[in-house]
Amino acid sequence: MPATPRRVTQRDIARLAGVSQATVSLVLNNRADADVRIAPETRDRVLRVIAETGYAADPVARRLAARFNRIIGVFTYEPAFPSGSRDFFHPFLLGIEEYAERVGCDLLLFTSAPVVDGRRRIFHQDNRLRLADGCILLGQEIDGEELHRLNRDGYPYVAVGRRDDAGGPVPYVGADYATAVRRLVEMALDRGHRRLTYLGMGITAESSEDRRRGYLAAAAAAESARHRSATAADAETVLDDLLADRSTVAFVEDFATVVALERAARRRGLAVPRDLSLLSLGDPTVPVPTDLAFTGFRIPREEMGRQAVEVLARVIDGSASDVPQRLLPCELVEGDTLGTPGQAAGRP
Amino acid sequence: MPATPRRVTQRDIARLAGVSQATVSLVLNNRADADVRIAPETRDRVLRVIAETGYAADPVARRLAARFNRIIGVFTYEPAFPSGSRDFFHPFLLGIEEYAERVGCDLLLFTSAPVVDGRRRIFHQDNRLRLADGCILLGQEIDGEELHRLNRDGYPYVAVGRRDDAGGPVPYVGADYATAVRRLVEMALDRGHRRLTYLGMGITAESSEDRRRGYLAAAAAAESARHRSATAADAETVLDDLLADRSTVAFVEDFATVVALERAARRRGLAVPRDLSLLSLGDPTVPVPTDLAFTGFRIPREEMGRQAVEVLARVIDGSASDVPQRLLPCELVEGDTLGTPGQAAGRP
DNA sequence: CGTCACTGCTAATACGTATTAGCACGCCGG
DNA sequence: CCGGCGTGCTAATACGTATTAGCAGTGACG
Repeated sequence: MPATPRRVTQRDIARLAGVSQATVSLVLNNRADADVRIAPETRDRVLRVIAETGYAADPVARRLAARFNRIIGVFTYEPAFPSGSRDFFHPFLLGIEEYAERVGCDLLLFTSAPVVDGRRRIFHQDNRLRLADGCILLGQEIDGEELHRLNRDGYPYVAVGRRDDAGGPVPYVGADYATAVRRLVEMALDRGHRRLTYLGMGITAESSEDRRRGYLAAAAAAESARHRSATAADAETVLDDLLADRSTVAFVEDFATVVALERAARRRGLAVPRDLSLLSLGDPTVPVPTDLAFTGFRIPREEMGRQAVEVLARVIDGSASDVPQRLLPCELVEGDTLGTPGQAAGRP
Repeated sequence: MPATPRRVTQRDIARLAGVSQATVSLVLNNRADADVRIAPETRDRVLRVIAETGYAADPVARRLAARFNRIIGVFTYEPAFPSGSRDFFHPFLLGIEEYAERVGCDLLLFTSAPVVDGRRRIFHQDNRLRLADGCILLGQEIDGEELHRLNRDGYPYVAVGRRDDAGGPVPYVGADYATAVRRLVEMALDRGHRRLTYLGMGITAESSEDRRRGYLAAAAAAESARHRSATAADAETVLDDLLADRSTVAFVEDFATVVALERAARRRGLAVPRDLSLLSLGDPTVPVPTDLAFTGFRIPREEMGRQAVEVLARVIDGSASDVPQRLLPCELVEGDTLGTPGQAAGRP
């Protein structure tokens, strides 16, 4: 492999066309301001040479001079393409890619970020954030200190998912979990449920907090509204607990857990929703085989991705008046797992 | 949003540490050659200032000066994150990301490339290829002219999947379809099959050509070895055709088609592999529901992605002696759809 | 005391583009 | 013939980093 032949530059074009490098740049950028004029024949000559040589501007040099790149960074706190085939990031990326394509931006995945304590770090030696004009942050839990630093540095970014303040408000495009969960609770109350249990994932992410907040706000009207954490592996003991408490409906944050619960119930001869209603608080992020349509809501992941790019573009070009924060509504899914309490009593 | 405060540069560090910008650069790059020496105390002073200010080198400027970016471009001829979870690219991207992370490179997805005639184009005005040190090309069919141009420009790239010459040999990491198909044909012949049919996808991609070549090479020993194209929608007429020809085994390129064929056979009271053997020439690229384990082979997509990055890295740093071309073996899958011909005759 | 080698640093320049101040020229009006 | 103005372009510079030639200072050695 021979040393890369030096690429064609504006200087080369200039020499061939008998003009200055500046003129080439002016022609390329179609400048026609009052104080910049190029004779049509000169312009044509330059354009002809450009076409002949197949010249293409070096985006790196362009960025250094112009301060903009048309590159949008994407930082994921976990690998962007996990091996589990159905993955958490995919719908977001889909939306991000779609909108990036629309606005003519390339996407830079920060795969070079080193992993410390099982999590990628944005900031490290030889930090490369500035390669992009701005950055989209993806991940369930985002490090507060890193957000602080981003804010301090004035680096343009948008988080996907609502974030608490971190040395100032954090720009985000999130999903309105609180409202969605509140609606589900109200639906359950409407159907006559009085003893509720919320089964969280036991993590401290804002997304979890918002769901819980929505639950607590609406569940005040219930006779009993408990709250505990649960995983799929716990299914058996959790089910014991639900029965002991005479809860008639459970709001389950994690999809795998709700599937495991239903299966555990079936094994004991209990039917969903006849004997127990199960609501899912978000669609699956890992592939869990089930043929049951769970009642719950859908997270507008794709749309979140799209809007994140849109918002970021405005942060970058400075047209965002203040810190943009958007919450998108979650669509309720009418499944088959919400019934009325005491349905079982009717037919013993 | 206030105007971005000017970022900290080496000049700032230099001023604060009372040295020159060059010294800062030398310290940063840990230069300790014979002809470059920095006193330990000076080095420490500079490093201290760097730590205090949180300075991070501008990767754009670095690239302009150093000619390398540690950015690997990824060009996909279709959107990288397709919506019908039909994700052809995913396993490749997974391998690419994994290896990129390992070698400390970021990944640039060329989403800005415009779509003309339903296909993205690498070359267009304001072509941004040079942002990356090199590029990985993904897509079943890759435009020959664009490969020509890449070769001519001396741009470092690697195609995923074997490619025919295009104004010179094309660097690639592909799958050895020819050998895999040949093995399957030999297996079928061993089991006593004598009348074979190959069902292709009717596209001109190299991957298709290689499968067909492997088939033709090994099928010479058969009594009848036909070749035609078929899609899932054709299943019924294709089945008629197979029966009329008394073919006992079909080699099916497209996974959806093989699934449709089996279903069509079942509808007619025929069993696979008792009455007809069906071999799949590659794992699914679209999710097709089936509970049958097809005999065939698996394409090492993830490994292809990994090795593509590895090879590209060597092309970029010039350590690839000649044009690298690798074919990875496909793992044979022992499924339940290859039987012996005339199995049915035994029990009418 | 001149020469030489060695140390530790800096000045200068390159990378390729974008921008801006301003030059040279021709033309017109007075 | 001079001032003024519009036209069409160029020279110079900035962007932030990497590299290299070479300078000043010091000590050793003949």
